Order: sequence, then structure tokens, then C-alpha cells
Amino acid sequence: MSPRPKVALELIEILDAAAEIADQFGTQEVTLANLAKKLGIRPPSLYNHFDGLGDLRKKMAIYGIERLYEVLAQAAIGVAGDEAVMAISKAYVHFAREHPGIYEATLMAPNMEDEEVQLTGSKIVDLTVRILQAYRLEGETALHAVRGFRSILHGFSSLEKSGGFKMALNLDESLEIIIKAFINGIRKN
Amino acid sequence: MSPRPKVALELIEILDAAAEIADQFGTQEVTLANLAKKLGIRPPSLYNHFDGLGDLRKKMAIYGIERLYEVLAQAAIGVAGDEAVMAISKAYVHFAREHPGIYEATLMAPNMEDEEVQLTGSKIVDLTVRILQAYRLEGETALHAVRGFRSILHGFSSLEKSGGFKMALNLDESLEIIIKAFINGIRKN
DNA sequence: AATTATAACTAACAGCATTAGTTTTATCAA
DNA sequence: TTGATAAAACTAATGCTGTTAGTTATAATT
Repeated sequence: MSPRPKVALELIEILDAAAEIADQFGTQEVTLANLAKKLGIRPPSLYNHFDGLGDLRKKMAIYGIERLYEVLAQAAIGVAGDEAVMAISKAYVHFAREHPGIYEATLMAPNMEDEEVQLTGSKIVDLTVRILQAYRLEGETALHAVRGFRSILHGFSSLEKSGGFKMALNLDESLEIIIKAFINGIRKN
Repeated sequence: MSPRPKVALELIEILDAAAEIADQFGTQEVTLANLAKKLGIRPPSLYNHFDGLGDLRKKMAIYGIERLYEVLAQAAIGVAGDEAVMAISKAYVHFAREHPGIYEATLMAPNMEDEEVQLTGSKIVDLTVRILQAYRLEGETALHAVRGFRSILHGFSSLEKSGGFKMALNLDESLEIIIKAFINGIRKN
């Protein structure tokens, strides 16, 4: 109840708490006030762990991208080709569905050009590139294809979350059809 | 400089001002304080025109969706099939590029389930459906395809804006390749 | 000409991020 | 064992935000 507690708060505990708020109530509810309340400390004390709200958002973005990467990497184990593409696609969308707050935070860094953010994000790009190597695409086509997949997955997740898909039409089925179509389209010339 | 001016402020002027702030400085800068300053009035006066920040965001979303629809509808005039799909795709991405703030506001309504927001958004969906009719897709496939196109276009625009595409690779070229691939994949063989 | 409704205003408040300065205590060196 | 240091909490205060309440001047209407 006083300065310098027995065991100090770890950054990871703070990020977990922030992620919980984000998933439960939305990213706009992860304020320093709410976060401090959840942790049982006062808002200014958070400044001992990160440099203000912008820095928290950046750290949450990196934290979220890393969690997403782990899920995708797991999904890609032991599969290849179409099966691998479908596996990571489903894993991506399911992650965004189960962790809407963390996923949203993934794109909420104050400066996405930030080196650390880019570096973490490039792990996902690299993973996708590696999976697409099965298709032996020529030249820059593979890179364009990666952009295509990321667009589809992010766009689908984003629209699903914001209620953009209103029609009574199975979402997982949509995803499967969309991914299959894009794979087939990329494959042939 | 006093109550009840000669000519009252119109809602459209307010939305234009808000859109200008959004495009120029980002949506997070369209605060009631900034908006009032730009209009030469005091923040509380804005409550005569809409019911708080949430209502402004909703009105901005509708305003943005309508402007986007106009652009897409124009792009679809006098073209059909692949050409039409490519035309509205480019128009969509260019709109998001030229009006990043307005585009972002398009998805920032407090409640995307809102009837008025859904109704405006369905105009874009309908337009896309009509264009895809050229492909004579069977059953629900057309609806899944619409979801695919929206995912690609929104995802691409969103990632481009947030700096997600880091590589030195032409963006318009990527879009063209992605759309062509998806069209080919969706077309029945 | 008198009334009414409108759209501005001022004043005040709560909640937010943030800064400055303080205090307690765990850790480490002498 | 003791003393110094640094870490991590704290209180207090500031300026910004959206918002509400109540006021006033004027355009429009009766």
C-alpha cells in the first residue's frame, strides 16, 4: 500500500492486463486510469514502466504481433502448400476473432514505421513468404502475393470485427472460398 | 461574435470541416475543440448540430461512405466485367489514399450495426454485387466473392495507410496483380 | 409588433494524460 | 552490519478533453 512494494510489477504483467482490458472492453478502454485500477496502482506509477500512453500502445502492438506470430507459426507446423496457406489463414482470422482487442492493438502503434514494430511484423511476412515458396512464383510475384494475403486476412478480420459482414452467410465458409480463389488465381497465369 | 448569427451553420459545412481535419491531421485530431476552432465557434455550440462526439463520428462515417460510393459509382460507369472490377478497385484504393481521414472515419462509427450506417454501406455492397453479376457465379458464391473483394480492398487500403507495406514494391502494381488473381480464381473454370 | 425557436454564448465539472516532487523500501557496497 | 543508491510506488497539481446547465441575442413566425 506504499512505495516500493516487496515484488515489483513486471512489464509483461502490465501488458497482459492491458490486453485483457482490450479484449474485454475494446482498445479505447485501455486508458492509464483503467489500467492502473486493474493493477491496483495509481496512474502516474505506470510511468515507471513505460513512457506514456503512446509508448504503451507501441509495446502493446509488438506484444500483439508476437502473440499472433506464435499462433501462425504453430499452425504452419507440419503442413505445406495449399494446406499450409489455409491453416495460417484460419489461425489468423480465429486469433482476431478470439482476441479482438489484442488484434486491434496490433495496428495501433503511434508510428508503424518504428523499427522495433517493423522488425516484429517482418517475422509474419517472412513466414508467409516461406509458405508461398511452395508455389515457385517467379520474381516479384511472390511479394505481391504476400501483400494480397495480408490484405485479405486483415481486411476480412477487420470487417468481421467492425460488423461489416451483415449478411447471414457463414463466415468460415467465406474465408475458405476466398483463400482458395486467391491461391488458384495466383497459381495459374 | 454573438448568439444567433445571420446565417446559421449547416451540418454539411461542419462535416466538411471535420473531414478536412481528418485528412490533414488524422481522425484523432477531430476533437470538438479543434472542430469548433476551425468553424469559429465554441465547443458547446456544436451540440446544437449533433449529439456529442459519438454522433459526430456516426455522421462522419455515413458522410464518408457516401463520398466513397459516389467515387465507386462514377468509376463503374461504362465499364463491365474485369474492367469494371479493376476500375472500382483502383477507385477505392485511390480514395483511401487521397482521403485517409475520411476513409478512416468510414469505419469509426460507434456502432456499425446502426441502421443508417448499414443502409449506406449496403449501397456499396449492392454496387459490387451488380458488377460481379457479369461472372454468373452460382448460388452463394457471388456473396462470398463480394466479401473477398471488400476484404482485399479494405485490407489493402488499411495496411497501406498504416505503413504495413514496407517493401520497395510498387503499390498499384500489387493491387492490379492481387485483383487479377482473385478474379481468375473466382471465375469458374 | 409580439412571440417563439434557434444557435450561439459563458461557466462549471468530471475524467483524462502528464509532470513535479516526495517517500518508502529493496538492493548493493563498504 | 551499516550506509548509500536506485527503484517504484505515492500525492498534488496542470491543462486538455467532452459534456451539461443555464443565458442571450436574433432570425423567423404569428
